[in-house]
Amino acid sequence: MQNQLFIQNSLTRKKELFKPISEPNVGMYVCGPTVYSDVHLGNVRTFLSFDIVFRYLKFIGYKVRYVRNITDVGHLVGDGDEGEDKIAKKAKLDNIEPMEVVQKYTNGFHSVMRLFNIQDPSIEPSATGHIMEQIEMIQEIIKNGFAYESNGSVYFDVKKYNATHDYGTLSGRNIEDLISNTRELDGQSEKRDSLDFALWKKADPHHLMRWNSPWSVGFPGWHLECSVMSTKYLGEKFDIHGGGMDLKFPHHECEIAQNVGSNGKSPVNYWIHGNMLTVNGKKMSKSEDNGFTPEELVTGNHKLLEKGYSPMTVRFFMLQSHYGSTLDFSNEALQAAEKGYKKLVNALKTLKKLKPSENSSVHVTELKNKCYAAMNDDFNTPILISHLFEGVKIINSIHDGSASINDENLIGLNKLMDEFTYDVLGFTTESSSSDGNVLDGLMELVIDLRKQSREDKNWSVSDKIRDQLAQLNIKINDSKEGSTWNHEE
RNA sequence: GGUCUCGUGGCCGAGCGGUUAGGCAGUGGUCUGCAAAACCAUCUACACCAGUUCGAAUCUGGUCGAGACCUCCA
Repeated sequence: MQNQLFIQNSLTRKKELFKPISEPNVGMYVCGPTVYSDVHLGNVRTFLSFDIVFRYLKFIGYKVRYVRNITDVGHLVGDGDEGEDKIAKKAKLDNIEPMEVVQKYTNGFHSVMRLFNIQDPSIEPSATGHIMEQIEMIQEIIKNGFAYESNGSVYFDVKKYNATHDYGTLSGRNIEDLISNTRELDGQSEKRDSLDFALWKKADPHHLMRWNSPWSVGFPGWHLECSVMSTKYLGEKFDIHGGGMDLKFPHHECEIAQNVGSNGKSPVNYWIHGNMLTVNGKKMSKSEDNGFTPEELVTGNHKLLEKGYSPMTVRFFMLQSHYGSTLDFSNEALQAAEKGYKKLVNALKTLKKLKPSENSSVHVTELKNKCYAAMNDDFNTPILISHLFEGVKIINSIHDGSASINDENLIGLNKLMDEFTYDVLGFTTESSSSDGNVLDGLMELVIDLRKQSREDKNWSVSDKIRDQLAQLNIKINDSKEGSTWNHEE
């Protein structure tokens, strides 16, 4: 299979043919969560987007090292530099150890990832585990003249950097605009210029998370960890860097500056940015109070939710849009996705029961090529899904007897549908219980009894069986060949 | 204010110069003891105004509207 994968590169704003630095290996870094609170659905969308990238790269034969960090220190809270560490602040509020906060929300993050069947990265490094490396990178940057110490803190000298390099290429900004638009928040700052950003911050006496450094007892700046950990695990130059759109500036811009400032190399060939999940057109975020946790989503226990939705329904809902577009949340859209997903899943079950015939009115190769083409075009999952629904139509038509399929095409169709549904899109069958055999036997008996009552035209009994099973989320489907059932979660 | 993005049918969302996107909902059939499911058929579109072109949802200019970033955020 010759795959020409094209990726929308934020750096060039063009769709480019993907060529890894060292075939067949691919290095990919994605900015992970800051573990100071529960992740909400908007966060999930980004990690899901890159789950698809990870899965598809592997699917077409690449060997991927996927690094996704855990930010457990360093994000400042409040205005400018006078804020405090987000995790330390949370620790004070909850009256627990900072690392306890980190552990709690890291665990929570992992269980959410599992809930949505988002695969683990190859390496999940944490910022606090790389303090030494961060100090070393700061020293390099200082040595190269792009950073200065001020009162125990170290700042990146953006103006000086910009004199020999372009600052702002990724986000399409120029330094003059940035200077003229700086807000009046910095006050009595230690920084030489408002654009400068911290590489190391001296800790005030109350600050809980602190480490020794050549400059002060303090903590690393909030953009540094990604530069350090991507370099450590993927090298000074690697293939893909991903993250949410909202990280493009300043976070990713600073990352590039730090890498260039320390080793002279722009680190990433392909920058990929996922777009935001919106609610009534506005970005989902904690401050807007329009976010909800996955638990609330599943139970429906939130003012924005009319009912609960299963994780796979949500996955389907998100993958029906392209990662680069905003996606607007609504109950209506979720409910439509729920039905659509069910239709797909049911067809996959039907597929397993299809019998081949001599002639084939369907040809799988063309459909298969279209599926690959969709994913090769910047991971276009909505197009892929539309093609899978073409497959659904084929499956149901064969089942209905209005189409036929031969052995070869049936094998091909099975492979195609399974691979793209489960491997590429990462859907998973939600209710696979260990006592499935008992249930199967039981249902066979029930359906047989119902069949007899139907033959006797004893409709009250047959309808009672059907209705009561429905209450247990077991749905009976009658057809010419007899009745089938499935259990819906 | 600066930079950028977007405005598609009842809803969600692809497409980005000429072909039915797709899902959900609606309508009419087929099937069924009834229903559900499924199948077949079918109705609603490209914010507005001008321009380029044989041809524009798709390109250009303008108008209006929405959003993101510029401060932590996926």
